[in-house]
Amino acid sequence: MTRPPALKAKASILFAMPLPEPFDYAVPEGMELRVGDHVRAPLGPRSARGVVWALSADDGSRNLKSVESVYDCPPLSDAMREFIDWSAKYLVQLPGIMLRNVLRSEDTLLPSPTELLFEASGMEPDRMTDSRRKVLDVVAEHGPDSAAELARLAGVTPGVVTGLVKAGGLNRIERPADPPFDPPDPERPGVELVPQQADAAEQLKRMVSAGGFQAALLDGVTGSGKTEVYFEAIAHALREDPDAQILVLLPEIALTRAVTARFILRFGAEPAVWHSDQGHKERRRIWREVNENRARIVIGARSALFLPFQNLRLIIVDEEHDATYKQGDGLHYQARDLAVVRARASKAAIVLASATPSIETLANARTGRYAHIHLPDRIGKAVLPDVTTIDLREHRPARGLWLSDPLVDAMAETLQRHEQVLLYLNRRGYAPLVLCRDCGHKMKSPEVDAFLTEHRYTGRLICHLTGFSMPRPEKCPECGAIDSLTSVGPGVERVAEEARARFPNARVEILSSDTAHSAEALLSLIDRMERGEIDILVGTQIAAKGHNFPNLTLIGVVDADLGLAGGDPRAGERTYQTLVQVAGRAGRAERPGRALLQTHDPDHDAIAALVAGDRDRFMETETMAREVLGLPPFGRLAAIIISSKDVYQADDEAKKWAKRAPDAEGVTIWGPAEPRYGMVRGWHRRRLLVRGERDVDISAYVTAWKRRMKPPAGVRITIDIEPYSFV
DNA sequence: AGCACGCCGACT
DNA sequence: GTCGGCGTGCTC
Repeated sequence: MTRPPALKAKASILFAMPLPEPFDYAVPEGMELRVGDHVRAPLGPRSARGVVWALSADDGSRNLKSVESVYDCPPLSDAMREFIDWSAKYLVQLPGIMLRNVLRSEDTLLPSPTELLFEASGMEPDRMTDSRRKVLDVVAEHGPDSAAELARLAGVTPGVVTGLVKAGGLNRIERPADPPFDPPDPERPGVELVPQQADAAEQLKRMVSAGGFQAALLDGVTGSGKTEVYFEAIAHALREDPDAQILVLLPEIALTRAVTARFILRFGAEPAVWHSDQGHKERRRIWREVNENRARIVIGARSALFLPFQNLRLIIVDEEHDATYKQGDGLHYQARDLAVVRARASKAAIVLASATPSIETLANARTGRYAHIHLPDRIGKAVLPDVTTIDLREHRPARGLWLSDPLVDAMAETLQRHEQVLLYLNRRGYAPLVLCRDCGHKMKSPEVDAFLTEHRYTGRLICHLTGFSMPRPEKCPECGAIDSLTSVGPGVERVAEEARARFPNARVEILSSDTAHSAEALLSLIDRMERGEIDILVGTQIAAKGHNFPNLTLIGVVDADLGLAGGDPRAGERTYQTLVQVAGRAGRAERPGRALLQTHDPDHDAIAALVAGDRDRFMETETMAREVLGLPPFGRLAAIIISSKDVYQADDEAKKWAKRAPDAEGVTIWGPAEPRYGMVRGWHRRRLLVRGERDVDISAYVTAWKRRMKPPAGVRITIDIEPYSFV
């Protein structure tokens, strides 16, 4: 009697590599596999880590290799796999590439390693020696630590430490090297909410309670207390489901400090803080704790989107309009948009918060896809600053100077009252351009066609794109003329120099990514500003966000026209958002602030709307402009970047792509064109833009197009769905 | 992504 | 003769 062969199982495994599809493997007898499990499987001559994407019956038609082993950890959730599949399609990337962003390093899956510490037992050892005394003193002062560390501090050998255990003076304690995060306590009292905040919080709570995918725009001016409001939504989500996980996305690492501190006050526990500067060990800890559903709350930069949450219930995207949510190198994605995708896949709620929401988000609120929650008033006595323009055509500063007389007068008055001034200019360094007076040669970066920025503080010329830097040359590298190089245009260093010259007694500091090169340095500058140890702060973009300077009453925007020029459709929006942010820094406490905008074009919509305090009018005109051009959100865009080390090959290939573009209703192809940085690190770039009507699936179109093409060796293709800058 | 295979140039 | 450069192609 023959028995039918046991039904064998087959597992489709997705590897974190650019392979075209999941690969099939036989499941060995006795191995229990679930969809989503982390496994190892043989791949060619080696073995690789992957995730079970599907399970089915093995019909035996192919001779499959077998799954090697299963990791002892929770599987990737259905929602996570759906998110990966969906976003891969949307971004025109292989799913394995998306998975690679999720998995990161190998050791995240292994159980947390333990470390051995030694603590005082409180008892005298059998026999006391000098060395033993030293170790016990160190433990008493320094607390428990490893044998090696205690021995180092005491200046003895580790043998003394272990000897003390036998002698009874020390106890061994074993604990995980990656300690779990303390659970947050939603019941701790929060700050008292004013009625409008309470009302907004109530709406968010209802949204969280309703369950399923829900989205809301939390629309509130700077200082209206958005953070407290979304904290209540977080508390509510935790009350409804103690196992709930919550993700708070912030645009900049610099902001995580401030939010983390307020978070600890509200919830009595440290959240997991995820960003790329975090050390390897801490990232491993967070990844594992999130995967095991032990970390409740993660505050992070855009890449936190790819953490393996098991029970994500709520996502907050703070400062949702911020351009840094758009990742520009490697994998191109807009974290705010993917956050919505992730929330949808997880059937979770998402809150987009901003004082100056993006046009895309406002459009979604208008059509009712997102709830629109307003927080119109500022908390306390502070009011929005009084905004006025200074027409630079009338009040032109002398040659080589950048501060107009009315601005200098206002600064003098402010300083006299012992109040603080912020001069805002979104340009790092001393001068954005250095050229030769004799031959007109402009100093350019060798690998990119971008100008070099002069940094006088370091005496170097720096390329902000590639990081290339060189000492400022004595003579023109083109014509050899000596002392002919001049610095053109202002950067923060130069404006600070001018401020020091005009107000020799004032304490002037610069706040840019150069002076705030680390989180510590940034924090110390902000502290000193808060304590009133700085009179005039000259800052870039970095100064525009999330700080609270109660004694700051005057903002001078050195060049309000920056960003308005050129063909970038988002320029107006971006300038407006920045100006509102900067203006919002002033007079948050009892003192009303004012903002002075130096501009050549006081009648420009963005400037006029800011002066009038009329955001809706401004957004209306910007939205109409986008609609006329059929740009997002009224149409779809994708960029295809074709690059090669060989200019002619890049040109040829770009023309080939243009010629072979599939015909489709409602799709227009623009280009090939040379993008703004036509050459980066020796790669020549050409760009094609695809514009589709709103109902066109532009990802599917680009995928089909890509399938037709077979780029030759030496050509790189990059696809950017909804590109940000395409001037 | 890795890794092997393979087809050319310059070395003990 | 062989060592090794990296271009090409495959991995269930």
